[in-house]
Amino acid sequence: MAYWLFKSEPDVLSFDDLVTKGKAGDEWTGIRNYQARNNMRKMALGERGFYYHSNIGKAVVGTVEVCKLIHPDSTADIPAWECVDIRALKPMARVITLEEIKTVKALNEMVLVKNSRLSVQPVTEAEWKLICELGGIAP
DNA sequence: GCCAACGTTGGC
DNA sequence: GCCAACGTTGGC
Repeated sequence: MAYWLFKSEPDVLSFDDLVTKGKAGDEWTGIRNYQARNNMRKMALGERGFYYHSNIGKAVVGTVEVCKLIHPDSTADIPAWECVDIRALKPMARVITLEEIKTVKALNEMVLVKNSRLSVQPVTEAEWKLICELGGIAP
């Protein structure tokens, strides 16, 4: 079971927006980067990830679950672009900011720190557990 | 608003 | 196939 991190600008699709979509979730459209797409291709149904707000907030705000496997991105102009669907699981009891992540030694190797531009990232199990713990939710 | 980092494009 | 130029992202 792999873990992921989805990065979104909250004024495009915030975690709260995703919560309002309910169980059906939403298409994670707009990815135009091969590394990010390739990560989505590896996702299995039910795999979970963090939801991160870039620019505004710069924090992990909740967890999500993959609810539809990779399929063509309906907003794409070429078939190379694909996406998965995700739905909101739990909001963090306490959001974990990038600033805080940088102060935690065990989290300094996160892709979020190393390559902040990648919009769909893998997260290790250790990172998953630690951030859940810091955020006050069950892993 | 600036700029560094990175990915993509296109000329050669 | 290399690499310079360019565009985009995202932290600050």
